[in-house]
Amino acid sequence: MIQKSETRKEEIVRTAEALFKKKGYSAVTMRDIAQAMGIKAASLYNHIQSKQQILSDIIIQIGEQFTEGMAEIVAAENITSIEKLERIIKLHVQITMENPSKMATMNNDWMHLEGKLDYYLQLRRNYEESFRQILKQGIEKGELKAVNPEIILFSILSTLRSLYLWIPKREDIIKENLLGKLSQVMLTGVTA
Amino acid sequence: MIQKSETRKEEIVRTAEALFKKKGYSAVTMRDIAQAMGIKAASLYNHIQSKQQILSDIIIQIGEQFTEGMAEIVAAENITSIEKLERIIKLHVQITMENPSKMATMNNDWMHLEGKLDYYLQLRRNYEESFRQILKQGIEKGELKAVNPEIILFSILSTLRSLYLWIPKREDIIKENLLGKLSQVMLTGVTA
DNA sequence: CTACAAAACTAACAATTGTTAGTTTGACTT
DNA sequence: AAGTCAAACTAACAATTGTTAGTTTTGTAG
Repeated sequence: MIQKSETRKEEIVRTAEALFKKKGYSAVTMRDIAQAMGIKAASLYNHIQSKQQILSDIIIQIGEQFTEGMAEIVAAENITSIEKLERIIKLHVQITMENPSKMATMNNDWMHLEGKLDYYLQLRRNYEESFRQILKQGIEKGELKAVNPEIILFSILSTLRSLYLWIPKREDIIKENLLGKLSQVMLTGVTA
Repeated sequence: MIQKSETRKEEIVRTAEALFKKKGYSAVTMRDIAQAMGIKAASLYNHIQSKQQILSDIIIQIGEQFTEGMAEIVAAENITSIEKLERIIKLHVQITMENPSKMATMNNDWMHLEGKLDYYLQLRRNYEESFRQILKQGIEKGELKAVNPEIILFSILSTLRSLYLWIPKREDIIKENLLGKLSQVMLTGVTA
């Protein structure tokens, strides 16, 4: 298997996103990032254009990954709404397991985007709208409870968006089917 | 009804927390806060000791409110675990409706606490541990599904901690029983 | 009208910020 | 041995940061 090794720029982004996760974009300085790599701040600029570009790279990459994933789910045929919800949950778990720090950065620091803020917001609105449509169809078909879809949307999405906080700490839980149990709790509740 | 009018310091905190909610503690400057009040940054120091004190006031006040609320729930007798969960949900909805910006600040900027970080973390650990105990009792008594309590805890708490994002935008939903519907979705799920 | 306290102001500080310019290092290739 | 090129370095900048000191304004009670 050929493995393209990490470029220096990717290394910087990876270092930066770990710091962003801990303290947030605004509280992390270029000197912090440089120090974590064992070099001086000015050296970073041989590889990246600006601090803002690091943020933008992180958020847009993940945002587009969600957009693609949701498009596939929407396009899936012969599938119940419940199964679509399960696939949404799976999408979040997968992306979060592979990029916990990027997820933290997207969730917490999107408002510091400068050039690409509007684009990001559009991706997010579209994603949420697709989610809403799936819920509405589920209610129409009688597969979901007839509760205000906004409440369901809020409730599920809040949990999924917080996954980055828990996944890195709970390797144990993950290995034994986080996905199945999480789906069970979110879809069928907790009462016996 | 006698109404103690807001002190200047409280006005500053209220202005600051709204800005913290939008951009986060680190991205808000003392000049931002001052400008929002129509005065100069130096004037703030007639009323407060430091930027850090503003943050600390906000977070500790809310943190202690949760601690007190949870203590009452734990102490309640002749109550099922389900009813305890409902009271936890009610506690979050109430505090969040009354202090959406403070909730945002506590959730997003606690890591920037300097003097009182350890105290805050202790409050939070105790709160989560009480929550966990309630879940375990519920499972033992057969009132809750026998799912790993960590997953239930994570799932419910994620939703409750995100309430600050939605409550200010959804006056409509709130008036017609947010509490009941949210409890329904979180406790009994969404499948029909 | 005067006195006093609250709350604003101006001016400045030392530290830190993101970033640029120009230079040096060090590992390969020829 | 000489040349090349990525990637590090030093030094500096202009702007912004939280905060302080000292002074003036404002409103109210005697």
